[in-house]
Amino acid sequence: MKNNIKYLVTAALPYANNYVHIGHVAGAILPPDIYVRFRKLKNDDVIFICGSDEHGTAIEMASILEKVTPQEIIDRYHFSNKKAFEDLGIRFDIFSRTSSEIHKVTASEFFLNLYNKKLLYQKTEKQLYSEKEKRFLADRFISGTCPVCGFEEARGDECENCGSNLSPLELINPRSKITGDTPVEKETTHFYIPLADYQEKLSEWLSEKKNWKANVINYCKGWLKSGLRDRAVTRDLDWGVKVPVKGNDGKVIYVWFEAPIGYISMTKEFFIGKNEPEKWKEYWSGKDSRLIHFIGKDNIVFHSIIFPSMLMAHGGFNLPYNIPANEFLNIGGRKFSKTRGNAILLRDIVQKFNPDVVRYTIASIFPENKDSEFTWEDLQAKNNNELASILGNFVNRTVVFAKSKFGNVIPEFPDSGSHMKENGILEHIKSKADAVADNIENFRFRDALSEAMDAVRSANKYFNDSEPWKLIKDDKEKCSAVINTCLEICHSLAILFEPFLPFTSDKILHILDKDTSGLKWENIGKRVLKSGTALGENSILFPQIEDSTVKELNLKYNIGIDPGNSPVNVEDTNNMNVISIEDFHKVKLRVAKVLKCEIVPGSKKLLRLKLKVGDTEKQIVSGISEHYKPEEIEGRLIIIADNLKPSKIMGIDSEGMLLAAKKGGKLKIVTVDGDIEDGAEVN
RNA sequence: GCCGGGAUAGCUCAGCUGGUUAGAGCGUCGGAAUCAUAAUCCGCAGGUCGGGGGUUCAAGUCCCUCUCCCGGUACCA
Repeated sequence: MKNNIKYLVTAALPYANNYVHIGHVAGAILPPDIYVRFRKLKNDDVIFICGSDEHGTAIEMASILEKVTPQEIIDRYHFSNKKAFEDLGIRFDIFSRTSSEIHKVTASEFFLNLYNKKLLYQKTEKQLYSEKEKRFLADRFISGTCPVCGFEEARGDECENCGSNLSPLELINPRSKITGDTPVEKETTHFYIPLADYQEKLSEWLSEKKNWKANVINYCKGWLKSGLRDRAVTRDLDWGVKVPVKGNDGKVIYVWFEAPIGYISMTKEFFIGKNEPEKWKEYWSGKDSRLIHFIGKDNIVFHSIIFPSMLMAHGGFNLPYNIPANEFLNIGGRKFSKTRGNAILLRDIVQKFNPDVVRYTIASIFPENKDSEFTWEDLQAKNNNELASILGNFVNRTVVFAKSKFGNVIPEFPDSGSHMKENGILEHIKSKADAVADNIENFRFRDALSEAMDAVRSANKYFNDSEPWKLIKDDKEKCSAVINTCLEICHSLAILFEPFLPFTSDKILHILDKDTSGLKWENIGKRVLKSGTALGENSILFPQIEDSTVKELNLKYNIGIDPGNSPVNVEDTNNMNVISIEDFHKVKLRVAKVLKCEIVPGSKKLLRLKLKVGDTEKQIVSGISEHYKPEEIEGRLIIIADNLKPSKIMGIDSEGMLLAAKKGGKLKIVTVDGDIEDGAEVN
């Protein structure tokens, strides 16, 4: 049933200084894709907007550190992320970027609108300025000695040693992180938006939002309660949208102000591409239009407080209808972290697995109410026990049956006879679809998915209870009705699962030799197939995922290594924690002689080493076979951590760890300078 | 320090304004079936709902307190 509402759905703009990981996907990308796909199946008027957020200090910093242009940085991540989203089946109507011309114009106009209405004011402040680089230094470009604890590598915004929040001006001996020179204090003038002016209107507006998620409302209340502070909307930086007011050279619009305007400019761009350059206004200003922002919880303030304030200040735009923010997806009990090497990048995971398996796994653990936990074991279990066993198997057993017993065509559904059960199961699938729809409309995607899976369970039950393998022997007509119905169910499932598993949905249609003309939500539970149609080639929808794959991935992503037991917990290679000599002595390093070395069969990079350490022999498993052949290591002296807690890697005991130096894909094992007896202590 | 959120079966999580024997999926175990990727279906078992105290006829659900985890934010400088 089509309604008159226009849905303008946005996904949080990924920042183009990194590859997106599955945490982003779980928080802000996949939920809207499911939502939008569902709306489209219902023939609702919906558009799905996203793109890269490409300005700001972090990108400029990255470009300086890598000695490339900012353009190279953003191109790298923009195109890679775009491709990764496509591979996952995320179907944006547009995935653009904030470096586009239309965005710069739109953001400038927005800024000028506020400026001309005198809704911004200017204020002069002291900031640190590097005379050598001829630029003001952003907080994160500065390090210095912490005035609180004396830590010498404190950052401009906070001290990682004592946790104090700092302003760069407080640092003792501040220096530029780029050149190392000492900056000076210099005055600079910036535009500010007085957010407090919008506090009352915001409170009023938010108090009407009865159906928003509690976590979002709570968050907003907290901010409003403590009072909104004015925020600078410009800053001294090269990389960004220039401030469109004379006398502001070297200043750009602050990225927090400019980026959300990207939603607007990208909508414009989308309709320009469709030759309807004015139509974007219907979505942003129309009476029956609903703006829905899908974001992660880190973005709640911007979307529920700051951007709405901006929209109020500007006027003429709808405020967000809903902001179904998700919490965070963790891995191994910890947050995704680049430095720990445990971030699972979208580009990697879609290469390794069927994207629908990734979609299913993530959707089933969406952090809708609280942070949730991703494990590879989970992905394997969801694939093997749910997708393969329940869904894949239902389709397969039905199709294989039709092929072998009905000559590879869709058998007839006879007019005669009673078909209570046959019609009943289709009605039941339909009622499940209603439950799925209700859940999706209310942003309860996990529940929606589990309802959909329930529909397949009942389909399997129908198959079992009908016992077609018996009917084929003594009541072929009834059997025909059953298998026909099961194939119809397959078609219904293709629709029902399309929002979650679009690739699988497609495959099922192929197997049924059906085009997408019937792919409408209203067709769920209806009989739409033509009997006599030859079935397409059947394929296994979800091949099993082996244990060895899971172990390999756990190793690769450093999962399962107990952080509490490691004596030295290195948080960040740039900023190493200081440890005592006692801490160091906890690690017993010894020289070991490699007696025998062999590749661990089935592994990607594991070697099994038999070692002689003084009087004892031990075995370790090490992930270095991409760098060393077994014969290169045999007979050599290496250094091992001797008293490491033993562990099993791919079922093989490992009683230590060899030392190796690693940088940028290169790896060299640590050895000794000359000959010495194995077992010798290293310190 | 202060504010907010979290701690529920082996695992991942639901439990709205307090109300009959605390739920689901997966896993485990038992049974049925054999068309199907040994895939299905049915059933049993599993929790003193982080600890302690309180309010109430009744608390996972409200109040107090403690422990641990995660966010946000202030000051001392």
